[in-house]
Amino acid sequence: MAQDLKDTLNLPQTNFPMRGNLVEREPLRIDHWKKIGLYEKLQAKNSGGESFILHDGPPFTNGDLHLGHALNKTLKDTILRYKWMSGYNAPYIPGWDSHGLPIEHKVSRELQNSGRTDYTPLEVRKACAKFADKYRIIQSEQFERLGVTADWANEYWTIHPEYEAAELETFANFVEQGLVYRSKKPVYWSIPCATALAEAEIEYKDHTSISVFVKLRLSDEARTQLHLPDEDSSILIWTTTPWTLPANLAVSVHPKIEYSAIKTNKHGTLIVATALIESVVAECNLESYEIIATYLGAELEKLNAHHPFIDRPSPLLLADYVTTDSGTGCVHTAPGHGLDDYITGINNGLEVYCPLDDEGCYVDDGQVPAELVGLSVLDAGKKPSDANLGVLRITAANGSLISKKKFVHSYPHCWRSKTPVVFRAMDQWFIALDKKGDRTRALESLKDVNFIPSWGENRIRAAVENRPDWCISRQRTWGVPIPAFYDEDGCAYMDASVIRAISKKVAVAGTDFWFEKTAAEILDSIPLPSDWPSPEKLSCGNDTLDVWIDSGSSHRAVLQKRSNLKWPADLYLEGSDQHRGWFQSSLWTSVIVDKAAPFRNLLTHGFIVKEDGTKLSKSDGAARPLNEWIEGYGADIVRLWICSQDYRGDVPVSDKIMKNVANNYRNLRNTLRFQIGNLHDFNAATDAVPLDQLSALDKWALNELAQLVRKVTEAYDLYEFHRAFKDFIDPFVANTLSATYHDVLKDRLYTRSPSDPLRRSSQTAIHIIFSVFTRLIAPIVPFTADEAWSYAQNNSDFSDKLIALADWPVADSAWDDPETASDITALRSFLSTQVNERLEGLRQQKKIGQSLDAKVVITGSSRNPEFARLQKYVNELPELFILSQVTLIESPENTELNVKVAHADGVRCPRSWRWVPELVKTEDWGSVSPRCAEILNHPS
RNA sequence: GGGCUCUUAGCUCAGUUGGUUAGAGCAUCGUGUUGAUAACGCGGGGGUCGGUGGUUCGAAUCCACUAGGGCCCA
Repeated sequence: MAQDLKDTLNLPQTNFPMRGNLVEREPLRIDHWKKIGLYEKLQAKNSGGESFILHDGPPFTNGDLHLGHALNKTLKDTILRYKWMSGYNAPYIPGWDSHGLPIEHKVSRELQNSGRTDYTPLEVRKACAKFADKYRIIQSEQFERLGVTADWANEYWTIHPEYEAAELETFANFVEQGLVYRSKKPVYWSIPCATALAEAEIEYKDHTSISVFVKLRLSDEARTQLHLPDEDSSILIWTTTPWTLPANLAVSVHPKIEYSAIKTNKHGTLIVATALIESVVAECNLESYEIIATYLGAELEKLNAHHPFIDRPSPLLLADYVTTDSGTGCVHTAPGHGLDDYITGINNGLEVYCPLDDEGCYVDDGQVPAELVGLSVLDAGKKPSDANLGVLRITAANGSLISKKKFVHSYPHCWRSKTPVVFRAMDQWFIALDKKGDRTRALESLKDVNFIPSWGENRIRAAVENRPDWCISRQRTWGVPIPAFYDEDGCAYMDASVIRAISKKVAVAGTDFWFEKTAAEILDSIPLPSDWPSPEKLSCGNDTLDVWIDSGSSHRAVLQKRSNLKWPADLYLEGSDQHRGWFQSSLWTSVIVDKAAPFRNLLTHGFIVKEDGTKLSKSDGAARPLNEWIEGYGADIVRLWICSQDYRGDVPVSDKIMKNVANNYRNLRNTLRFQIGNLHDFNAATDAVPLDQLSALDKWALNELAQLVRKVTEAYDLYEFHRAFKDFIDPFVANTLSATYHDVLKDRLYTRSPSDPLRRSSQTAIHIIFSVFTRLIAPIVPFTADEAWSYAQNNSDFSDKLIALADWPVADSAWDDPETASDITALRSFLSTQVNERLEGLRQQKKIGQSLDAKVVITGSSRNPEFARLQKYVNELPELFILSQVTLIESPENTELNVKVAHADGVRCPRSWRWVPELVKTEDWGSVSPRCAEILNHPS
């Protein structure tokens, strides 16, 4: 019997699955979108709309995607989906960055492991290109699986010939402005391989060096200034690379460290850091000493010492990197042989001096002592190099060597030859940043940029202010060649018009041709400046451009070159590390050539970290590839996770966190399912109730919806997706709909006649809510929103009308009914604060089960506004409270409300489960409540 | 070591110009329902707002210092 009665109800009907099964079903939806041509349709639909250009920062194509990529591209895709629905003409061209050391290094190792070692640069480049292409394809597939919608067929790629050509055009502009110059800078140098190395090509191994203490005699002026009468007064330095002493140009001290002059009986007066006196005395066997003066490092600045064995001064300079961890606190400084030394040298106008040839032997430059010329600096196995021995001989002979010892420490070695590397200054290409006021202009241009979050401006500003001239040359093979030519004397030739002509050839042939042709062939039919030698006498340079020039040129190579795009971009969106990376390199290229910033808005996100807030390491489970996360949870869960986190800071991830998100998702999904199921017999065209005739509860729901639309839209406009979801969408689902609206509605929807005006009123509201709400979540969970959209149309998985092609919802002012809404909200609040707890008491006492088993009696005075409100809605209260009876008793003297709950009176209707005074007999269904009897007897 | 930044319940987030017992969702515990059912409802427990010291009648909110995390430099 009960079973039969259940069949008389209007229960929800839908094929929309309760469980998403996202892992299996999402790929089918991607195929469906492709078949329909979603991206193309979006472009066509919005072609007349306002333009919005999000310029994609190109990921590096050297491996599988991880969650960091997902964070970045999901934010972009979410923004674009919102913009597309809002009618913006927003082409999205994904980019790929492929030149550079990580790929070259990996490929070189693979080639080396294959046995052959004599690969030509061209062969290495071909292998790199193949490697890069493989991962470009893999990455684009993985991005698509995430739901990223883009113009995948027309991507930009830093190794495309036309891209390289545009990059060289940009470079030509630098040259034309006279910003490109040549200067020395120290790089890691492998002597056996005769090549420069990058940090990644360095292996650290223990190495036995000779450490020496060497004194540099102070000048007379210095002694006077320091009040040191002893003519044999020196500053004492310590180094583990004696061979760099011929290149010594200065001694660095820390401005805030205290130094002492100590009088010794063997070596005169020596200046060392006070904190290191004891260890120096022990290391150098000084036996006895006496401190005769102390100075702050800053007091030593610009005083002169003499080079220990070459006739030139070695000034005392200040440097912040000096420590008292070891040595003497006075640091031997050779700008040609160390990066710190180089910077100190540049800051103080010293020459970047490096008297070494490619074989690592001292050259005869008139300064290097004759007995050192030609000696190699490379240590042969455990034996010290000839250069080291030579320097020891000289310093021992002239008395400047105080002590020498074997010293074992971790030292950089060449990954290929396994030999110790040396730091050696080489000619490099630089871009002058201050020569034409570009730094000032760059800083000025940032004022026109909107930063999200706002502190992003400080970061990029600091990066721009502090960066030295841009060193743009790399001694690498896998990159865009620096279009420089050299004559037999090593003199460089570079010219803007020549570069432009070469760029035209590159546009056709790609930059490989630089590596397969001679200078004469490359320059064939290109007019040369009059002061150039004939092409036959020139050779091509081997350097390539810093890869930051590659990606930093993208706004010129892409935004300015493609007719459907615009410069500057409306938005750049990358991780916060790009303040010093792509944001900055793009800013410089743009400011130098185009005199303005290439972006109007700059949005940055943080990094993925573990749940405890510490960084992910490769061995952490959370660091697994993106695909494994998607295979475990589905793309929509991953996307929802991203959009529920405040990306401005670090973004924590763990399976616990992802499961938490999956729970929120289930609630969301079932709420959609409830709505779809209850609209199965609703035809808006014929069944809809005019908005002004909706029941109070439905008016309340629409009023809530209107607010939701406004708040969510505002949050999207600010790119605050986590607020859109956590502050508005999720509470709307959990509270407004699931716990309140839907729960109350069940009685109406299920037990009333299908065409009952109250039921139609609610269906009208649900219909609107569903239509609006699914669109609000579509940018965040595009798969689920589209799936629900489809089921609502045809009760099946796919439909031709994609939600992504729908318009962004706008709150209809007809939905606003603040008065009714505040009444309903107050009544529900009364229920939860005054009634529910009492009902729970009854339930614990086993007096009632579901709330329909109960009644509430409220005594109060109509002078009390709360009681008055209850009276106003007295007829709706049982439904609104989901109780069988609500009785209001007017009692003028009661200013406080008195609330009593008890089991409901009468008998339980087996159909509606409501308790009524008495049941009515029906012919086919037994006894039911009068309302149910009416429905059963007169089915509509 | 420097620049920027973050720190509110087990987890993810709100907390408006400083103002009553600091909120939400999820998780957890208890419970109801079995007509959203591998779903939904109701109730409970859970936070000295990283710490310390100030300003104030009053601070999660302002100031100083400090601890720990992150990115970028060195």
